[in-house]
Amino acid sequence: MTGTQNATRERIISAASKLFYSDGIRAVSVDAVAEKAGLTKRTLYYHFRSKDDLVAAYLEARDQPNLALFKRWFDEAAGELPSKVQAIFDQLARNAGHPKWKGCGFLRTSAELANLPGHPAIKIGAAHKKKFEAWLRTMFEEVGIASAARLARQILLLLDGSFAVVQLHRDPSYMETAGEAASSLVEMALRARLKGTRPRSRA
Amino acid sequence: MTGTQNATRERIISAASKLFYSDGIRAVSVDAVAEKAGLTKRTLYYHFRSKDDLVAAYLEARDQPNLALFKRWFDEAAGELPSKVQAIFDQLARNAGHPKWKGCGFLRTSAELANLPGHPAIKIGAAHKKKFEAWLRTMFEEVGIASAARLARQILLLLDGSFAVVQLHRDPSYMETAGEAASSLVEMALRARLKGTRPRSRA
DNA sequence: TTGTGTATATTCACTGGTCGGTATACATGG
DNA sequence: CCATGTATACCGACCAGTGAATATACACAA
Repeated sequence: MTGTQNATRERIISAASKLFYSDGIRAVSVDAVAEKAGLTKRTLYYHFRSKDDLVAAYLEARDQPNLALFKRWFDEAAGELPSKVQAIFDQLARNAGHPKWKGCGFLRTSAELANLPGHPAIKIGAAHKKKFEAWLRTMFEEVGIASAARLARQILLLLDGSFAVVQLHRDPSYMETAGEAASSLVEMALRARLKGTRPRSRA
Repeated sequence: MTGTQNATRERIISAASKLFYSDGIRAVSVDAVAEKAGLTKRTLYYHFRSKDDLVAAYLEARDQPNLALFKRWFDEAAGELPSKVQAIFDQLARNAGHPKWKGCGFLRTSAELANLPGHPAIKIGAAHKKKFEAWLRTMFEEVGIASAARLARQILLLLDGSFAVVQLHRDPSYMETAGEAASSLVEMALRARLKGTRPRSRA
């Protein structure tokens, strides 16, 4: 076992990831990926059955690291729940300022391949967003928010909306606006919980 | 002056619109558009300088009708402001159920062409969203909401978020969730206005 | 009325180049 | 010798865009 197989595979995925994220799927040829990875197209086709497989691998490789990053931003943020949610948006706004930032790779891929509903990459993207939504829901359930599922969806909608809008306008300030909205919605849900569990008149 | 020029141009744009919206920009060849329009590619290139020009014309043709549709849904909806805003999302959810629905053409185009920041089609898409946001802001200003600009942005974020998420999951119920969130945010802004302009319990 | 010039509008056939994918051969380590 | 991995060279299909010719319609002069 030489062990080069996985290393080569990772090198190809790394090259594909940069190119696909930067330029889109159909705008990047397999030749370009192979060249960036420093090998021949034929070698690439030894490690991947097709370009579609390569695209799927590109998103698959981004799934867990992306989720981990969001969780880290949430965990390391100070303050109460609304602030911790807002922190995700604020951190994202910082990233969005970099010139190489091009929005959400999962959303952009699914938008580009919208005419291929069964494409494996789209399934991976959908699963990724579902995982994020589920994680949010558990965060809200942990503090006793009754409408945790609905609130998680609303935060997801604001997040993906800011991906799209910031990518279109190249203006990260939309991300902060989304964070404020998210914070407000979380706060409202918390107040509803307090009224429900500890019925007391507000002063 | 035969007047056929505009008619042919419109026919080309109509064919391009269907194909670009359904399948994406780079997945549709100029030959395919010409065939769908019932003429030769060379004729198409007589009316449009390049494929990029054709893409721009495709979005340009969708700009005003799209805005008018949103305004109509808003105007014709019953109830107070929150309900009228939510009506946009509800109507959109109905459309999103149709099999040919593929999200927002402006956002999908800008996502696909994200590596060409100066592309005319992207500018048209950005301007379209800005017009919608500006219209929302005036609607909120008319009723005296102080944070009209911020609220308009938040609604826009929810709307574009639901475009992206519903297109990914093929589940229009996200659109209704976004509508509820939008309605809540509008209602909060209205309450803030009432407290500010008509101090009920305070002097 | 008829002939001619001109701008508009359309077609066929083509170019240089790129695409995703492959046939085949060669290397190298176990 | 065989499985793994890499390279050269190639395929047919398709791509955006073009050259050259042609059809059509109208303006205007003879």
